[in-house]
Amino acid sequence: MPLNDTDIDFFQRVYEVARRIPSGRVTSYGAIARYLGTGRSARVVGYAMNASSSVHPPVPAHRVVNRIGLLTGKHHFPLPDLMQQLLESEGVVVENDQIVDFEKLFWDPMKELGI
DNA sequence: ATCCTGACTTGAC
DNA sequence: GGTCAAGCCAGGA
Repeated sequence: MPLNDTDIDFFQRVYEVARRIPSGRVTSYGAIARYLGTGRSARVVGYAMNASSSVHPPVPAHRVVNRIGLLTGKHHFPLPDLMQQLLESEGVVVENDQIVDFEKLFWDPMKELGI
């Protein structure tokens, strides 16, 4: 079901989408931004993730990477390697901060949740 | 209000 | 194929 509510702010909508990412799958900041209709706010999605550690319920921020599957946000986790560990615990293979078979594991909100 | 920063993306070159 | 610069927008100083 689409998230068309305008009574919740942008950050909350980002978190809602991020929580729908299935275990073992990943998506990108830009994909979330486009799904929310603000295709040019990719950076803000990352900014929202930065604040996601203090929101409730929790957000699986480790399943969100940049468009080429690079773990650019790993240094913002409590431990630098936590992001990779979480992904690998879900079956995602990571090599040199790069997700292997990123295109296969990519979860597109537009496709999966509908436009 | 203005300037700066940044877990990004895209379009030139 | 790569690398670089510009655009983007929410928050903080």
